[in-house]
Amino acid sequence: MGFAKRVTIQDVASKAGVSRQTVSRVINGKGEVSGRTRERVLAVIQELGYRPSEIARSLVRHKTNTLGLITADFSDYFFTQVIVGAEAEARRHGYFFLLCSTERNPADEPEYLRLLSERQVDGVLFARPSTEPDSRHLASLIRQGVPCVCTAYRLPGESLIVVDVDNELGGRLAAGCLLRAGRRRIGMITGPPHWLSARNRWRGYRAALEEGGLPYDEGIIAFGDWSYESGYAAMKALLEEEPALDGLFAHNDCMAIGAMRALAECGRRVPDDVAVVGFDDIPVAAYCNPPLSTVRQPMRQVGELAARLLIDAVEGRNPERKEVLLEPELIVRQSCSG
Amino acid sequence: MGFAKRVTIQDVASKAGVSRQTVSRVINGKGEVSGRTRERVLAVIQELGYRPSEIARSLVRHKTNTLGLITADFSDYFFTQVIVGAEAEARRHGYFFLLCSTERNPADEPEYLRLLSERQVDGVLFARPSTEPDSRHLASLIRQGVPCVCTAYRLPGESLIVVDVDNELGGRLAAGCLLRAGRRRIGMITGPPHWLSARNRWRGYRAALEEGGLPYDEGIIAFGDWSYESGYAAMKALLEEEPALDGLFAHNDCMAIGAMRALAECGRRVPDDVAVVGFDDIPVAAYCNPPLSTVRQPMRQVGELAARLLIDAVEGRNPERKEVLLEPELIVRQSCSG
DNA sequence: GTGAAAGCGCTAACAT
DNA sequence: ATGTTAGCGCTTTCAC
Repeated sequence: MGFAKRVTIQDVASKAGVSRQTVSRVINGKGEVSGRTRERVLAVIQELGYRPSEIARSLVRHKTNTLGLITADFSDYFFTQVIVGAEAEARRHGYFFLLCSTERNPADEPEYLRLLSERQVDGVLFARPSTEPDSRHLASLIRQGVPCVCTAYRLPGESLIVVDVDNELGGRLAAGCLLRAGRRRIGMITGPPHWLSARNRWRGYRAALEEGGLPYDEGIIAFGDWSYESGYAAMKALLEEEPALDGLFAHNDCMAIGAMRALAECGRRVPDDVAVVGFDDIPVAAYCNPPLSTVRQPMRQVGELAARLLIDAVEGRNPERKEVLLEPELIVRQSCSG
Repeated sequence: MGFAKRVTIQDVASKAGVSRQTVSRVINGKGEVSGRTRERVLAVIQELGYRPSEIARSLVRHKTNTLGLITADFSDYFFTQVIVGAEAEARRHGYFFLLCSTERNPADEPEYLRLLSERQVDGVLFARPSTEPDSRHLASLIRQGVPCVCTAYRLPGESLIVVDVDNELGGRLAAGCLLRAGRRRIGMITGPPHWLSARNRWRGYRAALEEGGLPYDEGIIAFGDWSYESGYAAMKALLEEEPALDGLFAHNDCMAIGAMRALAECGRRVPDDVAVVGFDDIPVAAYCNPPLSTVRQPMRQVGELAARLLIDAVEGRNPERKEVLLEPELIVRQSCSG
């Protein structure tokens, strides 16, 4: 970018009649510089429009102020918002993210990590699901001493910094809402069970049901893959299995909306016949027909906190906690007013 | 990242008993190297796990293989998909994107551009709306010789590479669908008129109406800001203004969905009383109640093409065209089956 | 075919 | 308070 006739620190030094170091000191505010020299140098910098080269700095400082951002699915509201929060936080601390989108192909990840290593990123933020069957490359990264932070993930045995939402509590909140609405046959559409978040929401649901005196029945649990389509299909299957269903907890809003579509097609009214609660509070949730009750996750906060913990680790400040769980919140709308 | 005990080209050279240059030649495939030396060097590289430092390379080559990505709103499906496409294409060519999210605050952009300049990015992709009142910094960037590509944008007078969708055609498609469904009072909810895309969709709508023999009536046009909320409010206003409305074109799916919510609340059936067509084909469109007819934009392709043109410019290949328009496609669903 | 010298733009360590 | 020396890790002349 403007490399051709780029102004260097030497140009500034010459024009100001000082050495490069003095200019460097002025720029970095380190070491003593007399008021007058500083003024003069600053004036020349201004005049020449000098901007220090981050590349040269990175080389000599062994620090790039750049972080890797591994993402998988930009259509997932949760991770998208995490990214927004993380980017904002990183920027406040003078860091940039290098974007790496594995886009549903986890096999790309090791190669990305290699490229990030060549670029000497200071740390890596994983804003993607935890489905990685082969996480050796991540473990190896951590052992190399590269700071890593994950969201919605756990790595058994490794000391990985994790920021996540309390999904078990979220499951409880959802099921509780349906119970308070007087529902007695509460089905569930789960996310894929190899997702930790799905397993934890499931646990919360089960606990709430049992505390509410309802039997836990795996016959009214169906599996989805987070998509609208899968929620639609799962709902159709559930209705066939158990026509008396009067409540539904879907592990995300997309599946809940797909399920409501299926309910509409089968002539079931929401919430009169079947009350529905989702998870995420995506923007469209408030504008569904009927508006969707759901469990809101503080996604931006997850991103901000993840970035801060990562930067802390990069800068050598040991985080007080290795694992942080943020609290979700129940949002009551028409689809289940319990 | 592993800076501490990083293996350098010198380490490889020493261990292989050659000079650094020879190693460099092997890595870059430039210059003649004897078969045996090459083998030996390669073996040592493998053994030591050597990876060249991109930082050092960038410094000496005056090229970072890094691009800036200016984004504004991650909740906007259009731009999100553009980013996904652009990232995939960049990666194929060995480039990374540095993420810059101005997040609805365009005032941050000049500062971002300054930081990107310090990091000597090879070019900048603007994946954000065109609402910038002060585009001097962009113009100055272009004059500095930094390759720039925009999506959904025009910069009057500047020779900026632009990739976009044919929005006028999109407006025609939407209005045409409503006309074929036999609608005679077709209202519109537009995006903000300072968006070029909104103005062009508007033109397409107007042209289609006039060709269809319908009067063009600004009394049945309302303004939104792309959000669900604004579509909802605009629809309520339109119904008050013109209860006989029997068709609606909303400039994006979010506003269309907001409008359908308003219609439901006012006891209007979709499509029987009012047929609705949106724009974008966001994933939820197929799962609305009723499923939403809409105009699909090839967003990923926009991103891929934008990245390719940017990289072409960075590498000195002059693009054949400065402006590319991709074609949108009508998707017919229940909300308007014309 | 290979090596030596020079330098990218900057900062750190030691001078003065 | 300021300058000098020595690199960071790599590629690019230009020798041989």
